Amino acid sequence: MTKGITREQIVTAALELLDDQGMDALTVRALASRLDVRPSALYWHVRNKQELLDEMATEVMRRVADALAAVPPGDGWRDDLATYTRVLRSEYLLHRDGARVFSGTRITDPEVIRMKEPLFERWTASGWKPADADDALDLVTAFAVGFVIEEQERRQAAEADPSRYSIGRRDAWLGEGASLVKEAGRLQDDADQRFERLLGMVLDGIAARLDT
Amino acid sequence: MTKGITREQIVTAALELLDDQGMDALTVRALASRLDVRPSALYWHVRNKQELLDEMATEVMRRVADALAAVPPGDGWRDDLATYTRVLRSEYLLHRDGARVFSGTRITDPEVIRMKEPLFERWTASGWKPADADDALDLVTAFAVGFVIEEQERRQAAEADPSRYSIGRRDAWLGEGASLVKEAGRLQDDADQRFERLLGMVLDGIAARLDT
DNA sequence: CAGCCTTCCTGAACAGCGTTAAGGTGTCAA
DNA sequence: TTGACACCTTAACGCTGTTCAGGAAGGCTG
Repeated sequence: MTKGITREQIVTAALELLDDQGMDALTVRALASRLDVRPSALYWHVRNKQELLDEMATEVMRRVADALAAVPPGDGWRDDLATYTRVLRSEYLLHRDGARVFSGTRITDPEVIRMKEPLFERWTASGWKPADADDALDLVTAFAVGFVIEEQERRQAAEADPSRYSIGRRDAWLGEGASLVKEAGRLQDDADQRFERLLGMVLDGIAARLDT
Repeated sequence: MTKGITREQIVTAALELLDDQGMDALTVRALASRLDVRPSALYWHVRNKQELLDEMATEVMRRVADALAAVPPGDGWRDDLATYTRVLRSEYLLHRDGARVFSGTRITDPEVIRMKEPLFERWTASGWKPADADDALDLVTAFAVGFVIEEQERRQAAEADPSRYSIGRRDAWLGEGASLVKEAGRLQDDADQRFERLLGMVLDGIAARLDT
């Protein structure tokens, strides 16, 4: 028989709760009631809420690592990096406020960090130095985090108040004399396209510095 | 005579409080007591705490705009973009948890958005389309946000537990068989250098796509 | 000058939060 | 049978953001 709640169950339930209700609703009490347990019971398994958040972030990164391992090695570093960045973004997008909640939290499981090793191996084999590999990964990670934070914020704001995002309203709000800014805003395509385009630029930049 | 508290005073005090004590200490009550006022008084000036955070973020971006305006126009888009990104980072770094708190919040003052206009003018004059300018600004912003979130998190973690960041500890924690990852970690230089290097790559990437 | 209206703040309260301490129950080993 | 341990409950702590009724002060209108 199952004897009680496990750490993994807590983390899984917490991720579900986050998806269903968002970050503000992710409370210790709500989580406990979802697990049919009193709030203080969770503190036997987890030191505090921050540790729970770290564990959640680690789980998400574990899924990134798994998804990455499931994809066959790409055709050179550029494919590898593009895949990693896409996977990272989509895994963040899977959870409400994902980028905000998970970015800048501590990874608790070294296995997740070790996922970089095969990538590093392939890239150094093709002439990169470890420091180059680290730079490249750092760069696309920073890009993905920044991009998705903005993306999710915009989506949430648009849900809360759709009218606010009409062209007319925006133009009026901006006032006089920002014609180029207005024009650019009007030309904005959807997030997927923008992400791919910007990612392409980032990869170009890495190529310019590190490729032979 | 001073008639009472103003919205600007609240925002300024809130930023000071954030710097002194960090994000968790930025409570309505602490802020009120710093202004010699009862907590509920703040709600006459501000709808709720989120609006206060938006206002704080707007103020920070206003300072970015001001700092940018104080710098003479650079020698082409590359200078302009580099300056913007550096200013954005340093303004975030001025406040504890700055990137986390201010990224993805709503700008409440159109003037701050309009600061883009002179940049857009210069760049379109040199051949860029408005959509290109928007892409470039989006990209470096995402990069800066992602970079500083990681940077501030790392600093905070190092303050809380310095021993954790020794090479030996990290190697032991990583376990066996991640030699390249360990090597890369050992080679990490300081944040300023890494920022400049990665920023250079981003700008290279933009150049590769958009320059003639 | 009297009275009102608006502006700005107080006092008190509410529900909900993360967290802790003490104690109980069930299971397994000796 | 006794004891130890794992796991949970009950109860409470101090704190949070927020609301609401009301009170004091100043300017505007009659």
